[in-house]
Amino acid sequence: MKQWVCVLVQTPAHAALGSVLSYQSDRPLAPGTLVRVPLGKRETLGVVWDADAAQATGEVDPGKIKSIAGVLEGIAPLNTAWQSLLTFAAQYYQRSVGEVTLAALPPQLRELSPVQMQRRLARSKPKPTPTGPDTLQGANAPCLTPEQNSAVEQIQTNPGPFLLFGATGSGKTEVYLHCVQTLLERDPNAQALVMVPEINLTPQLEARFRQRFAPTYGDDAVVSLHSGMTNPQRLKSWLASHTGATRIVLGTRMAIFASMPTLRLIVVDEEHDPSYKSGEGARYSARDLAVYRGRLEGAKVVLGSATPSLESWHHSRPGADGGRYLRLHMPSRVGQADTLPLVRRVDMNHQPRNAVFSIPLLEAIKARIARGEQCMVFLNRRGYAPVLHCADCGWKSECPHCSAYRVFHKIDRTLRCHHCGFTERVPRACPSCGNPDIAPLGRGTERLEEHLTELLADVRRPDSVSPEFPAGVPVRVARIDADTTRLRGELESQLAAVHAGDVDVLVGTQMIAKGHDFRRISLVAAINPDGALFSSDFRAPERLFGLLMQASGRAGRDAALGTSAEMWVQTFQPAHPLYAALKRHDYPAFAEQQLKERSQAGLPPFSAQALVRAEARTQDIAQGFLRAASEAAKSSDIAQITLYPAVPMTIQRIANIERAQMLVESPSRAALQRFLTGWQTVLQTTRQSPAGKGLVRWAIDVDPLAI
DNA sequence: AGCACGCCGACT
DNA sequence: GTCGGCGTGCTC
Repeated sequence: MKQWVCVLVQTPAHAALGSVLSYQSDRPLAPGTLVRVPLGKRETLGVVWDADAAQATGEVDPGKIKSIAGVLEGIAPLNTAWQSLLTFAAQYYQRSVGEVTLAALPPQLRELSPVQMQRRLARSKPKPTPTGPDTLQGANAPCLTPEQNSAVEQIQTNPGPFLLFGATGSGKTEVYLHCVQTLLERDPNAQALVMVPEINLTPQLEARFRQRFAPTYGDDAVVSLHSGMTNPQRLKSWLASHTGATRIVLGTRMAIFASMPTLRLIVVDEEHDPSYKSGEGARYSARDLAVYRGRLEGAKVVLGSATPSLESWHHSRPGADGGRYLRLHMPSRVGQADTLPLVRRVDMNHQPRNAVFSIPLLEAIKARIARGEQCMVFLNRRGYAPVLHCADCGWKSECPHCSAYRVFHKIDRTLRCHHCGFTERVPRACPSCGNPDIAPLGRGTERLEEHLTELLADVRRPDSVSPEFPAGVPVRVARIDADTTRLRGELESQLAAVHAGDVDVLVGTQMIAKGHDFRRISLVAAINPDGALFSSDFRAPERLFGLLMQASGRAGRDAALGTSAEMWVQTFQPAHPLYAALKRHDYPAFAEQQLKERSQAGLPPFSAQALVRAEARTQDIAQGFLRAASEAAKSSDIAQITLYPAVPMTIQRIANIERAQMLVESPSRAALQRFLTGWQTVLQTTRQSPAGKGLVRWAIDVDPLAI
């Protein structure tokens, strides 16, 4: 008996072909079943989908309907909660279900032939049975502080979602570990998902979870899932999670789509981190999807941060408008000095003009080194100098393919475009007028490292640091940024050098502000953070505050040094309220002030936004497409919708592609959703019309992080 | 997106 | 005479 089934396949969002196709099957197949289907001249992976949920795609010629090539035997169908999650994600982020669903599966599932798949499944099948919770040793799990205890209790007794608002060093991870542990003990099948923003942070998290849970639940109880893994590794983790063999999945944003049949707890650590928002394909927010998925599956959701996103903070404000999340506050640091670092603002107006390091900061750094302590210096700009400049004719190192300057990297004497990658050797003389005297303008981490090494040239290390590096050795300045950690493992080895005391001053970008525990660092300095105060991006202050708080948390994690830990901020705006709040470590005050401004300006979280981006050969084409789509939209229902004019993007041209964008705003998330859904077809028709001629691509970004 | 077919330049 | 450039068009 032949019957029709709906199958999702991977087709691009704007192709004429829908992503839900009809096939024949000689037996009924449950939605969620993985199948291989013929598509054109090739065979591809598909997922059987519920016909009603898949919003039938017009009539197809019945003669054209082919038969399913095969079912991926041995892999259980994805469950209905997973299907609902993907249906929602596709709908909310304005992409086809097929695209989102197939992208959520491990790539190797698409590539492997059924035979290879059988082999793989057979290999990963026999698993030592978990020894069970009775053998769990409490010794492994440290006692909780009263604050941690209270947080854990609240999480266990309330439905959530929770916003765990805990200072850096307050022991949020221990709370996560405890919640997971209790869950695994109470429910022999339950699974937990723990997400972190960056791949760099997964190894240390995995080590900690493995140490805690492997003795009781076996080595397979914990798996990781992130894009840094090889395809076979990813498939292995995915299968372990899908079959329920693993109890804990750790991962980056992509892990939100892991198939976890018995998911009961989702943790989103550093929930404010922008890495949770995907920048391509379906531009989903893993944090927001976590909240949705939690509700869908009846799993508890814990969002943790020392500086929550203003969205989450708002949702955790008790009262009529907020109150969607339960806020759990952990203000104290544990296992170390309970005091947070002293924040010192240096008024750069009173320093020598063009000084990079103010005199008091330099003295403070020298004093720390003399005491055998380490310092950390931040500058959010890599390379030697952001631009080269000819004083004679005014030439600057512009990228020929982008509307941006190429950055001078002294280490290999190159000019590099950080947007398109175009790299050239530094010219000997000005390419425009021949003047041999071209000079770097501004400074990046490379130059900072060089400058600091000079400034500290006559400082010697004390002999108390480590036996291998006796007294009298010159000060070691090291740099960690995207350039020094390009290769696999380099970040780890450089961090290890810092831990070993092999480094006195660490210079770097925000990369070193995140998560890493440096026990002997007692001074952290932000060299020039003012930029964000005057940025046109309304989220810039929020990000700056978070970054500086996080950075200050790197200082004084060792109890012995904690009492004297300092965070230095060099600024021309010492009285700025952001720095004043930072000095008091007062995130709540900062957040309230920001939310008040956002409320008055009608910005998120008090409105919902979406961005349509267009890329074309010329700016006119890109903007023309957006304007045409905007005009066409105005004939439909645009109550509660504000369509802003199309404008060039901040970096207008990248790799010779002109970019433009258009903001859509509404006080109502639902109204915005309705509008966008209806607008999809309009955009697609506009693409086919003369206004879409020459357009390279377009995309909708729902809840964009940068405008 | 793949992967075809399809019609015009430099090679064995 | 073929190999191969990427322009248009289709895939249940």
